[in-house]
Amino acid sequence: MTLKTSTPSRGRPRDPKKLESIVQTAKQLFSEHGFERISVDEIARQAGVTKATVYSYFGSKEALFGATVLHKVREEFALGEGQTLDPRSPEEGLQVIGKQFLSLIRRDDVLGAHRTLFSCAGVHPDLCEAFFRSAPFMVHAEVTRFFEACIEIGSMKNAIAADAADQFLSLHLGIGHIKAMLGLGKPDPAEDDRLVQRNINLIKQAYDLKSLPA
Amino acid sequence: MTLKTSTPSRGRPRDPKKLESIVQTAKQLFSEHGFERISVDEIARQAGVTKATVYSYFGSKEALFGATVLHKVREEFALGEGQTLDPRSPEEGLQVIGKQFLSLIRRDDVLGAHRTLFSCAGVHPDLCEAFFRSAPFMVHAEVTRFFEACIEIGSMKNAIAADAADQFLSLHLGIGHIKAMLGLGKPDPAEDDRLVQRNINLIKQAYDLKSLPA
DNA sequence: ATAATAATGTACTTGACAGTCTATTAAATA
DNA sequence: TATTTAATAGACTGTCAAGTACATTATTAT
Repeated sequence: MTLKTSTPSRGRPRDPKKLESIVQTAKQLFSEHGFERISVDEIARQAGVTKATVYSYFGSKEALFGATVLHKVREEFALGEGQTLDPRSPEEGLQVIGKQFLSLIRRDDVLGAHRTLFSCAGVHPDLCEAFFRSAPFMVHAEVTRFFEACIEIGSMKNAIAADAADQFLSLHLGIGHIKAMLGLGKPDPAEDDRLVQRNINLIKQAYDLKSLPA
Repeated sequence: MTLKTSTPSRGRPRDPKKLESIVQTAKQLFSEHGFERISVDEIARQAGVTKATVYSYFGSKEALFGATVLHKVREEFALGEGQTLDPRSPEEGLQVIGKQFLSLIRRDDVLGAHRTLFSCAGVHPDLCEAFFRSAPFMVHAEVTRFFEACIEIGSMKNAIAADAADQFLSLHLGIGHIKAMLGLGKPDPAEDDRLVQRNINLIKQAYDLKSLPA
């Protein structure tokens, strides 16, 4: 761990820009190439800093990895930023959620983060746990809350909110997402829109989604 | 590449057991730990062979990786082995497909293969392509054929077979699968059965699945 | 048997990379 | 301005792994 955050009164103070640069660079390179394929030298080089500086902030490559790969994931994976979803129009809500979720999981950095975290499954269980709680779980919880509201006011029927949320989200993780995770083919916005619509229709039929008057 | 398959008439012949041992060991270790975390020395050691022997079959670590990680995936990922699914009972068919698919994607070696392949997304595009065609794509195609048969005889309605297949399969790739990919939590057969049933119900309602008389 | 051929084993070379050491430089107080 | 404290730079070290070279051993054809 060994991250020195204290700013002592005497002596040369830390340059906050350097820390920021290290974190940003490391995050990007780890996500893009994975833990083992990136050297600390390379991170330092691209961050415009030397390795000693990196090691003065982070005591080891693992510590750097842990501290940076989870840096602000929660914010980056946030779905409904500012969006107020109206449970009286569940279909519209799902439009928003579906499109946002899909563009989220099509992003290169998000795909990279998943690849990188998956690849350290047995090796860094704590990191995987932290990632899970701050990314997939948060998104799921957010959608669950929306469905709870829908069920509450009766715009959705015969559903368990958490199950339906899992279903709606997972519907976007099929063949297309596997291709994306494997780095095959580029995202096709038109196809993705169709995907969202297809999945909304499924949920709509099964859970009897209805718009209610204001 | 440099895999010498020819068995010349003169000289010491290859020991087929050694090749088999190398391939098996490499496949297991690569799937379990990933490409970068496993050394050729380790593979050779566990295969009961020396590195020179490995290099006499495979010219490089990459060649070994490519040749072994895809070794018989098609067979291993096969879904309906011998099962004859009756499109007149679509719900039963989906029971079989869902359970088999779920136990497939819960297997450690299958999870490992996905992690390993995902992690070499940009690095070995050809491998990723080959994997995609022989595993996820094949499974999808298999389910698509079943749905086509259902649509044909009228036990399923308002569906595009390929879309519905993607939907049904992807429904099993939600939170639970992400946890598994991250190495968190152990598989829970009871929970998994519930998951399959939940997903069948969704498809059943949306596509009006009906059992037809024989 | 013996020569020919090729697989296997041992030891080596090379390079890369994690992590450290020491000197220098920048800032902040007195 | 002098002194102190710590950040930074660049060179250095030790380890580990990929790939190679050469010696040896096993097998087949003559």
